[in-house]
Amino acid sequence: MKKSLEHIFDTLKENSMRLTKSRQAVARILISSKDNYLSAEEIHQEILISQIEENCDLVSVYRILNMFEKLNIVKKMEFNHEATRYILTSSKIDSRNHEHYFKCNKCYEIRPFSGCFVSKIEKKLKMNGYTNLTHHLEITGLCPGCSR
Amino acid sequence: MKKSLEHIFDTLKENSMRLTKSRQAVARILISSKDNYLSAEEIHQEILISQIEENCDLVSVYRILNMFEKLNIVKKMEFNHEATRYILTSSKIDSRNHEHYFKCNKCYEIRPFSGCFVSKIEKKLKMNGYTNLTHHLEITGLCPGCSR
DNA sequence: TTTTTATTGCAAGTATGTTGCAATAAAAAG
DNA sequence: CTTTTTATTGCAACATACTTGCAATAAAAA
Repeated sequence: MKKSLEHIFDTLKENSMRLTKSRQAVARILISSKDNYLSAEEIHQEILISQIEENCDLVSVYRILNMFEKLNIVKKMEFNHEATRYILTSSKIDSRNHEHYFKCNKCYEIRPFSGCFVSKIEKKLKMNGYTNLTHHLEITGLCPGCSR
Repeated sequence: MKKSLEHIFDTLKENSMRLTKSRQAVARILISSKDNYLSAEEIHQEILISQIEENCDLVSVYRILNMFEKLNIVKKMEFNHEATRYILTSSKIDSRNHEHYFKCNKCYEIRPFSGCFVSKIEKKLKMNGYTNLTHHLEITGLCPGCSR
């Protein structure tokens, strides 16, 4: 816990970014829900509720998260017609470079998949002259718990 | 061409919807670019440019498209952080129930894929208690033409 | 032709951000 | 430990992609 907080602070210093209260607050929230994908809005709310900082604007949260992404502190996860979610790159849940997720429509839990079955079709496309390929896959439904 | 226009008009009548100028205009544009996925904004612009109707509000285009979808006249295609696109269900390009698309980042052409390789992982998930599964896959990059 | 009511256009609202700029606070300099 | 510098923040406003409410209008029925 402390380790990753200090690690974020070090990363900021190394890149000559100031260690502001807002940045510390965002870092703390990310660490305290290390295993959840959080939206900027949720992080903002958490900061207000936990009273780490009583006045951290949502705009700042967005700016901080964009900066954290550039510094490879967090990873962005974009969903169809939904708020972008963020997770620490150091999180167990997203330590491998997952590209695919299952999201439960009831409990909203997000589970990354291991194993990329899309790479097969990408190989085919490459052989046919396609380049610079990236992909985004979302599977939604009800997880086993919510199916009952 | 005429056939599908009349078909749309018939569908409206069958569902006791009025055959308004705006609905006719949207239908005409959809037919005239039968092989393209169009956004509401693009359809709106096309109506203004082609002068089918000099005054058709974008709001009406949205309402008409939503209605057309309910009547199964068009199919919606949702993209990550982009405008939803629409295509006639009668279009050759989307006649099979495609769920996967390649979109070129340069020429913006959209090509649907045949063959659903995601169904394999969905089968696995179903065996593990997941239900009501749907998925969304987007592959982007450069098409062969734009790669050169 | 008149009446009815579905449809439209306009204004405003929602969600998820981004941008400009003056005020503030973090770090450097003295 | 002040003062100075400038990165960062907060606020307002803007952007995109829609949706909603409501009075005005136009399509179809009478």
